[in-house]
Amino acid sequence: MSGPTVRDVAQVAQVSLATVDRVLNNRGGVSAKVVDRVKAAVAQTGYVRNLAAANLSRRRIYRFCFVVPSGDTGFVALLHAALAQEQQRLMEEQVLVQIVPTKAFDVEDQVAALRDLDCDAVAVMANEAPEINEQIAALKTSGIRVLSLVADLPSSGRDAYVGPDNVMAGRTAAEFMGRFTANRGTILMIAGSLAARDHSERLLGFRMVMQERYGGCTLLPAGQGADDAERVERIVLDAAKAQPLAGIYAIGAGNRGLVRAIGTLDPKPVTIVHELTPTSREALRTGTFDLVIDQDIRAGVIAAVRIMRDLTEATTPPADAGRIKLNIYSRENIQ
Amino acid sequence: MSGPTVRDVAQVAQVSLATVDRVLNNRGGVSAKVVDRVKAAVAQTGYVRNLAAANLSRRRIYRFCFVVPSGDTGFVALLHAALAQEQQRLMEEQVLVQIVPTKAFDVEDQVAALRDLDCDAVAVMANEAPEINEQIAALKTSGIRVLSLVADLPSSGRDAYVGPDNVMAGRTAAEFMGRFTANRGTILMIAGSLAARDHSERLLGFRMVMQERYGGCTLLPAGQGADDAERVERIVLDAAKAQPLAGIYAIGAGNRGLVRAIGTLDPKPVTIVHELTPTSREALRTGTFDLVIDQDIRAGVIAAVRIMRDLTEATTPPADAGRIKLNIYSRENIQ
DNA sequence: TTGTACGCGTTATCAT
DNA sequence: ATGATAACGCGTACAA
Repeated sequence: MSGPTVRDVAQVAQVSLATVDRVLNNRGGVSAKVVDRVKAAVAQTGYVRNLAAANLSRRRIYRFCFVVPSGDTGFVALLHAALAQEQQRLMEEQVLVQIVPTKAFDVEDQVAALRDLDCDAVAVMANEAPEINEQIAALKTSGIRVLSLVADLPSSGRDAYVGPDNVMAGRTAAEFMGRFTANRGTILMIAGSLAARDHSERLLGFRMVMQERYGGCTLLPAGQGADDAERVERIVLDAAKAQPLAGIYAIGAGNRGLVRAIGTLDPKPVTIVHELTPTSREALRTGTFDLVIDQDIRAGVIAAVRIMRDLTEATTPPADAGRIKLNIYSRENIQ
Repeated sequence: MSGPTVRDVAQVAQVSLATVDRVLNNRGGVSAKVVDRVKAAVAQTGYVRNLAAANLSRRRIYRFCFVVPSGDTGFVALLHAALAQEQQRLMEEQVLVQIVPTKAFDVEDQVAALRDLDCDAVAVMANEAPEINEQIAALKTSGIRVLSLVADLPSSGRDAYVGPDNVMAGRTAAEFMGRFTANRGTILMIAGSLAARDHSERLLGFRMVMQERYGGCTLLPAGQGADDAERVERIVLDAAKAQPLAGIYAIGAGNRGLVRAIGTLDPKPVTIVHELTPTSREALRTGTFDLVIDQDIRAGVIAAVRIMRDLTEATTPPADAGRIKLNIYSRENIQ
């Protein structure tokens, strides 16, 4: 009833369990002739290794860290929630995840967090800075696998990146901005910080498509809101004073300030933002925001853990395993 | 190094392993006093059950069936591909899935497929018909758990539904249709069959939002394309002869015919379709289609298996476990 | 009501 | 180079 086991393979190949194990996990020390015999037996019996038994036997515990900005609102709050939600399931699968909160935008703090890390692999969401890159290189030297989360750190030598294609995110925002504004009027773009790779990439993609296909719109220079509600609000109000705004593309956080500012504008600009948080969800519902481009951070966490497991097992993860889909939400498909 | 085990709990609680097991899986037959002692011990030691060991020990093999329409194009092809792709991973987790192909729209064939089923649970994608409902009831009587896939069968008494909210899907399509057409012009809607619940629900949702907010558009009576490319093409061409089309909402399959028809139209109508297939993907890229509303069928398959496992284990699955997200694709975020 | 002992399929440690 | 055998943590007959 149950599938074939190593015992069946051993019997067919006329060898012992230990030899089958050596071939299966290619540990070497087996004559070529026997290797072939075992492989043939595997094929013949249709053996597939039982992961549960394997994990049980070697009783390995995976220790993973998530080094992510602290914060109790917006996207990072969702990230922390997703992490918490996965904890239970992960514990049962013998993976221990430790969350190391850092100060957002504080490179020094982030480097410090990365310094004394004791684990098999780490997922890090951080700024793009030379110090960070150095520290990641040091981690890798000490045998810890590293992946970048949400914002890539391509020149750090990280083993993988888990997150969306942020250029694509920006391009998508532009496509809808062009259509919703009927290719007319002035557009305000607000990033958090252009030093954050995800933000600069989104801006890049947005500009590309607006130039390619929606030349009827005028782009203002990009504002930098530092992911801060007050600053975002100020930027919008200042820009709206100079000319009417047909559209706003908010690249980073600080959406509560955006909502406040838009409440004072007439006519209301077409507004496209990122990340489906309680704030943006409510703003969609009331019509303050027109579109939300979301990265499913829960899927991201799951993918990250899976990749970290693969990396520590030295099995190369699937090429697109880290690509998180971009979900587009309008007022009608919020869930 | 490894976490606490049942032995630790047993030792702390001063009972045997069997008693701990009885409490953990509440099988009854344990005095209240001892139950408390064990629970306290669990809390004290921080015990979490090792899933691998549990699955290994009880060596249960789950046998699930997918009764789905056959087909080598469009959405059902994606479904079959998703199923095939999951097979490997599922085998390792001790679940055997058997795919039972049926003739699309052929109720008699679908009933026959459901008749002689030997498994723990079945996921069925079928038409809404009394015979189907009866057969599902019979399955349930014989102890097989049943869930409806993609299109719900609410009056069948199925244990669960895995699929998107199709009313929401239709509403979403309308929201974008209204915006993309700037709330002007004539809209053609094409369903496959109004007897298919998913199609009628989408139509309902679409009509609701168009009436609520986009009254500037005129809706033609819904055509029925039977998910057939030729018929879909004919419907579009006939409608376009009578008046220029500002928009087309294609609810079901047959998108290759839609592409052909649109190629002859000038100006090109705003076109919104369902399911990201090779055809619709290409049409998005070339600008023939403007929006694709997709249900992630791979996520659906994964969710279905998980729910079937829960159902056969008699552990009630999470309330929203079967809700598949609707993903919106424009030419810029195809992946 | 409670406890004992064995088996699940794989890995790892010995010994040969 | 190969084999025998004892864990790993949990579930479950069976015994008491």
